Amino acid sequence: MSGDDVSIWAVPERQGRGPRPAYSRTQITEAAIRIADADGLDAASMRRIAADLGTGAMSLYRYVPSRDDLLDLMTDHVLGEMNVPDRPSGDWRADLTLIAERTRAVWRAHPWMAALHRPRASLGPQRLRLMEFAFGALDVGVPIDAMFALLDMLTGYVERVVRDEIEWKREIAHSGLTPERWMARSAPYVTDLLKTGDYPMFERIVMDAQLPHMSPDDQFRYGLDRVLDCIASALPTPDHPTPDPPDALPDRP
Amino acid sequence: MSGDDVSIWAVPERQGRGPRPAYSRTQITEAAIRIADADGLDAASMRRIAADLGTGAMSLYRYVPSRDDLLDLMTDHVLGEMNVPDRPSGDWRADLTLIAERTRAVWRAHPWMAALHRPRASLGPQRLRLMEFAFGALDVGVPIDAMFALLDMLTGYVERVVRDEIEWKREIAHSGLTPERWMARSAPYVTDLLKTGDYPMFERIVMDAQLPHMSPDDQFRYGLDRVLDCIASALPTPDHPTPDPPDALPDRP
DNA sequence: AACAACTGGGTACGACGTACGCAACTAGGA
DNA sequence: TCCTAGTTGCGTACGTCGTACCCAGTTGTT
Repeated sequence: MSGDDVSIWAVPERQGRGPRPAYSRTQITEAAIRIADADGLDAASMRRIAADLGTGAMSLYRYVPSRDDLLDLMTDHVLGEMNVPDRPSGDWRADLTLIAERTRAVWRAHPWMAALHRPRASLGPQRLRLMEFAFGALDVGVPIDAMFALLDMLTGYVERVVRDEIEWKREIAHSGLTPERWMARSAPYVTDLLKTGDYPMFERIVMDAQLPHMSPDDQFRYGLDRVLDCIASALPTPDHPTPDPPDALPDRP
Repeated sequence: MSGDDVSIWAVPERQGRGPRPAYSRTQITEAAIRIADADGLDAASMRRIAADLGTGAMSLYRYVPSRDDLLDLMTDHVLGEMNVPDRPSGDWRADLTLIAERTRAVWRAHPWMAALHRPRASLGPQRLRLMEFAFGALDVGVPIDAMFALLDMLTGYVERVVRDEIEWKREIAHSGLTPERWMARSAPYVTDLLKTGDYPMFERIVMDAQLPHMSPDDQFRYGLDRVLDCIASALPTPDHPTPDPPDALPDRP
């Protein structure tokens, strides 16, 4: 954010005096995304983006207050690729599955999303659209406060798992080894750990767990289904209403 | 990771030839944490850490292969502050609550943890200890593969919520405003959004939700209890076993 | 025609991580 | 005991980054 303004979304793109601008926020955003996709987030520097557009670094600051704001623009732009429907379908489970899988797809297509420490959920248009869909999907008798918890749980799960998936892939790529060679490389350390006998659960994970041997798709789906089962159990039934939060002071700015 | 080695944990601190080392990994790690706590992660640069120890930047590289490895060391060191018990208590709900709340406490004490999207959960000693405790706590008849999903759900929830909490605090601090003034500053944008009428769920959040008006502690606890309720519903009962994942190829390196 | 508001973009500053090199030091093998 | 190989602390240097500041040129409004 630019300091004196709340967020990039409150700063209009242009007024209408001087020369016609040669570029646009969208154009710059798309260039930045292209670079980040290809060479990583760090590669999307102001100089590099400008160079790709055929201009100088400082020109970009006529369009965007800072690089951080540009990252906000990139994030929201990419959320648009989720192509979330206008309204929930009425089947909450299908809708949440859609959110989870499209989030994963978008993060996999733009791995830098995982590296982007996403601070304040900046309220860009696409983020808002997504929020509407998500909360709307859960609008089946759940109190609004419980929706927060359930959606934080769902997106927390998704983001964590996908982040791990992506970072592992990055690790492999960075090492230049095949996954098998990489595994072999780290095997001595793991067996040393196991030999100490101090880590019985870790041992069971290494020996018994089937999940790590499944395809990433199947891993994701299996876990997601467990999460959705959990959410199902939290939906209100006549005899089991979801508990309301304790009353809060009704102060509103 | 230093490139030719798997991770910092596989690289021993020293061999025993030349002059006696003047510092140690722990010493450097603690200095870095001190700086990051006080002035943020970016402030913990190699130069600054070295200066605080009274030496030159390049000296640090005799102890740590790269700054990224130092970040791994910092993370694991700080996890030690969670003071996780040696073994689960037998009350899974109490144990998971403990993990959630101590994680939150540690992240709040070291806000840079939230900005650290650590690639690959690097298997440091404290991380391993925590894993043992967490998986051990859930070892009440749940298949090991389901534990992954449930724990990813829990830690995903915790990390997401605490990250938001911390980043909002940072935002406020960075703006130099009181939370009230900050709210007032962003009010026009929000009311503009509401006036469009395109965001009915967002409107309900702004108008009806009580959670945002509760103390951060209460917000966290309310959501955490919802998550734990969910986990409770996933625990096996005689008539409702947790589904195993589909079989995977039994290949093991 | 004059002016104010804007434009693209060059230069410069103070950071950053870290490759490289070197003198000083210390341990194991002779 | 002395050599020498390995390691120490650390200064210098390189290429990168975000962006503050400046200025000449362009344009809508008066």
